[in-house]
Amino acid sequence: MSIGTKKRLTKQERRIRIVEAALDVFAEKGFAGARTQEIAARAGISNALIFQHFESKQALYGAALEHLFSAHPLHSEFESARDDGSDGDVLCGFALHVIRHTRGDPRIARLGLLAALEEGKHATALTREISPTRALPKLLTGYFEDRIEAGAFKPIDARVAATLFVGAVFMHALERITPITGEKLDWSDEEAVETLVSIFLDGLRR
Amino acid sequence: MSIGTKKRLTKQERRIRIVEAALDVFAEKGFAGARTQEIAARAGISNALIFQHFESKQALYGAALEHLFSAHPLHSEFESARDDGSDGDVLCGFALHVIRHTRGDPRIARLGLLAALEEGKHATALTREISPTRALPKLLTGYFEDRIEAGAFKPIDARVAATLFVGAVFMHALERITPITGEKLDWSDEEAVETLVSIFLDGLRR
DNA sequence: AGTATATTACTAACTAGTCAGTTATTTATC
DNA sequence: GATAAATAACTGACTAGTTAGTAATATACT
Repeated sequence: MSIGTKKRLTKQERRIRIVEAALDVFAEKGFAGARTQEIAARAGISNALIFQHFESKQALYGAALEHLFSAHPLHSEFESARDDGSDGDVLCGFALHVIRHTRGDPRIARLGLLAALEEGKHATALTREISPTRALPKLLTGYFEDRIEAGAFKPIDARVAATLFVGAVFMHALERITPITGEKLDWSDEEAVETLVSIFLDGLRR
Repeated sequence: MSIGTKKRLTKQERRIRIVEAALDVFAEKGFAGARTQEIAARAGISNALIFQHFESKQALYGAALEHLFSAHPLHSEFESARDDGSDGDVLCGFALHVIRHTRGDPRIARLGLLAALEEGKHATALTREISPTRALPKLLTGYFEDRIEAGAFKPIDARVAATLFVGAVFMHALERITPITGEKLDWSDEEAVETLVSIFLDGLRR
């Protein structure tokens, strides 16, 4: 291939690259703040090409959300961990997994939140459908219900407790990737999880 | 006042009305999504008048944030409640106050989050400085430290515990004003708080 | 009359989306 | 295996519509 030649990708390949560039920009700036020019620049292509692959900026946004959320099976590891190990192990494992997952790809939490907050009736329905944050409390609820039935936990409302636990974990993870309060959080993920689980376990046991 | 006449406000009055309209729009759409035209329309004035009161959209945004956050002394009630009442009363009161505060004016939480998430280097520094979410964990930390020193709570890290408690409460409140996960949350604020405090108290007591 | 408040009319810069045309890659033909 | 024809990826230049911000002008109030 000589000097002036440019690599041409197949439709699929290019589509994915565009979606991935879009993901970065949307996660940083939100839908309204994102510019298709910047997406194009990051994908190393012209602005026009975007619209040969997607009908509109909105459609690209939808594709980006779908791509991000569908590519992240968050629960698999929890499913296996819940069978063996103490309550403490299970809860710690769960919390740490969520935190690491969030830190591993901050775009998930950022885009999820931004999509929910930006009231432009965009893909909110989609987000709600796919968002991994939706599945999380459900998983824990099942576990809590089992432990309550087994007599290990006191009979509180499992759904409520699970949602609160996830809420605390999620806020911690969020603060790590995007400072909300501006406080430095000068403790580690492990310390936070240990404290939370210690409180919840002693608080849940009968 | 005859039919064709229009009310003229003083500089201060008009300024406040503009800021308040801006607050609504910014809280709904974020900085990038907000249009000065819409702000003007909601304030019942022309677009141009905005720029006789504020140098730029950015300046208006700053003024709106400042106005919102400075007008909300979140802690006053907690300060008094912490002296009398059981631990349960104090924590329940604190949590319910935060939730009601958030539900009472959803713009606070929405703007705070949006400002933090929109990475356009806007008033993030300002937000961090003023944001009431910053003060919340501090208040609780002091309380926890006292109770630990008094021997009532086991010796966990008070800052971590307080931040986690606030995180759980905040996520609950946030879900109430703007559905993040899309789940219906078919339990009341009181049920949630009761469950959380029950867990935390039994988990914290030695 | 004089001044501060407000509006109408305007502009420069930007932005999503279009289109005509260019270049790389594949496919058919010899 | 070389060449031409067909297809598909890609781009530069453009447009119609916005958008923040300005300048000139009008109108209410004292």
